[in-house]
Amino acid sequence: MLELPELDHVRGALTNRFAGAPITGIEVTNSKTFQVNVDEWRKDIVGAVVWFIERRGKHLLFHLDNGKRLILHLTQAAYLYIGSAEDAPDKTAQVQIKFGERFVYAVGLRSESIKLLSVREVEEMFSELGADPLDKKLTLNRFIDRFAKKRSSIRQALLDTSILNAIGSAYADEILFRAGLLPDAKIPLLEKETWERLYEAMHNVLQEAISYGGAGDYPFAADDQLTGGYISKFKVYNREGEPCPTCGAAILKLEQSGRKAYYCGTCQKDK
DNA sequence: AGTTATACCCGGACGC
DNA sequence: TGCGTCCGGGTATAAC
Repeated sequence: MLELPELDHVRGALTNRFAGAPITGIEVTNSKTFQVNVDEWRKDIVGAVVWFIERRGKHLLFHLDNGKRLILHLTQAAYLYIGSAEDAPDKTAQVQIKFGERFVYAVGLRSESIKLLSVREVEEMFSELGADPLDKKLTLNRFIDRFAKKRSSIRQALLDTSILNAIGSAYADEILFRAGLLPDAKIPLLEKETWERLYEAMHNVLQEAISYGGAGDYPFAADDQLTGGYISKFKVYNREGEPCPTCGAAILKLEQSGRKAYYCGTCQKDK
């Protein structure tokens, strides 16, 4: 499971280790599937220095000093691992970025999830995508505006990547619980005060999760003790039948357009 | 025409 | 170990 906090967590680890370091090599397994010409890429990548690593939605962007951006889109069961040739993950890594003796392994990538773009192409790509939930430019009013024309349930909209990026099932459930809002609450019925609660809950939950190292399933390196620290902090996600930490009522599960939503039927209201 | 709902894709996980 | 099956985020397509 990778959502915003997990990606922010690994982004920080990557920046700490590799900011200012030159890339010495890159390998892409099964490059036909990924429709990537690795030999062409090497001209731009090998020898380039990584300034820093940025997260935008569920994408990680390696900023290179030659103006190129190496982009990994991490979804589903994907994860990154920092190790050596001997200390590699068990699973097939579709991408290996080499920094001397240390490699960044990307496991579980889907096709179309590796890109090497210019700055201009990056801006075009992200102009189509939703706002980053923790972007400082996403003020309360702009947050509300993004939902203005929607008539769906609030949970579906939270998962809509054209509205917000990088929130998945787990954090959608946790944010709605924190806000005291039911997953099937209808957007047109929500009032300003509810939006304020939701906006604040989104920031609090995501930032708290980042501070606990996220809820990722795999450590990003052999000495990583932090990753997954937030799994035990989930209050409703994946906890059907367990008591609500606030009121003690059993956590419920709802099927919503084929997606599972976990919530407390007592603490969460429809507006 | 714009939104919402459904179908399908495809790595990984799991069971046999 | 390998195959079939399920899962679920993302995306394309259908329905409204």
